[in-house]
Amino acid sequence: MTEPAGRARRSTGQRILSDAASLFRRHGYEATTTREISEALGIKKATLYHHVSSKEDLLYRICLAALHDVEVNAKAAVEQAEARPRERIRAMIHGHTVAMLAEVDFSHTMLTDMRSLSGDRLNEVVQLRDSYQNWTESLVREAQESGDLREDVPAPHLTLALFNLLNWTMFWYRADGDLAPSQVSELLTTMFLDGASHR
Amino acid sequence: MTEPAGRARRSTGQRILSDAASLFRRHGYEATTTREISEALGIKKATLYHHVSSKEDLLYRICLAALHDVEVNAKAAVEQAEARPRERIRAMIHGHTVAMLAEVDFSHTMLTDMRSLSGDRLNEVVQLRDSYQNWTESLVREAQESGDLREDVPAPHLTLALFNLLNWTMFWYRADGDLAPSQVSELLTTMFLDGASHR
DNA sequence: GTCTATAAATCGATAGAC
DNA sequence: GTCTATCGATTTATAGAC
Repeated sequence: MTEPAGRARRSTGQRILSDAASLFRRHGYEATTTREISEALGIKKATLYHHVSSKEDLLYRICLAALHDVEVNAKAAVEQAEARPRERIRAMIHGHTVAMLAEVDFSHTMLTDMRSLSGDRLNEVVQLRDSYQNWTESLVREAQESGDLREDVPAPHLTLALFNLLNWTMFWYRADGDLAPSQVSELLTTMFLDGASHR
Repeated sequence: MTEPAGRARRSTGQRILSDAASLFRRHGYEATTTREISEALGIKKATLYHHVSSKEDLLYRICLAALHDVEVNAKAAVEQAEARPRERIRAMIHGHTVAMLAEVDFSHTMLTDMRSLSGDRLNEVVQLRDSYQNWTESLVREAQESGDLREDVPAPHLTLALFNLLNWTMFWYRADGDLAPSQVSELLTTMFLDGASHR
């Protein structure tokens, strides 16, 4: 361990992704230049190309990291949850939300700038996203079959509504706002399961 | 009337906005060039500048049109609805959703590329959006006071959840998909009011 | 791993004729 | 309203020294 006192220092590779994701979130992938990224890192533009092969490769890695983080966290939360399907849904929403909000720059970039990828990189990221959504849909279907969720709305539609609730949160969440991540998770869970009606 | 047989031909100004919005939706504002826009219109790049003062001006007008359409439609629907607050919420969701999906290119561009505006243009668009969201929040609060909506979640939070449901729909809606706009509206209304739990 | 220097292409926007 | 021609700035990316 050669890192300075106490906590591990993030590798250069990690810092490049974080700084780029921060810029991408603020100005968008297309509007951000490689010069801005390297300036934020305190290196010259040419040096950046020693670490990544292209600007698009940078976006690609950010998308992979964002999807990986959320998926791993959501699945771990579900594994640890009680067996009842309703509780597994709660755990999924909590794990997803907390992971997503812990890396807002990554998730925001993935959700809004994924379309700037092309070819194989785009295909891979889209497939990862779809497979995670399919896993979520199976969770929803399982909860319908157990009687925890309503069956008059098809599982794919319930799942679309769930991702509506989860994904748009990126656009208004503020780390310094009045809602902590677990409060956001609680809000989304309440709304997905019970809705806004008085009862 | 000098338009060709039957229906009115859209003005050049309208066609420029539609074609640009279509490209912006597909590739993003920043990634779309003025050359691509003029080619889609069948005119030369320089001619485009006879109709709009800049590329950003084009985005600005698209955002204004998108916000105007949805707001006018939602408010008209609420005016015509029954007096009961719960029915006014239903009407808002329906009017909003149908207008939004009728002009997907405009709404999608407004929601994702608004951040590329700057200065006064950005301020004006943000203010229009905020004032519409405030109007919606007052609708929610009214429904809480009448006992139609739950009061254990603050009105601003219920409103955030509502816009989560409304806004992310842009990203998966397909005009040729299995859900017609009014079915989407029905899904979102059910989810907002009643949630996914079995009862 | 970091630098200076530069290539090669493309961008938004304008000038000015018709 | 539409065109041809072009300007000036900026972009991603590479070459090659240290």
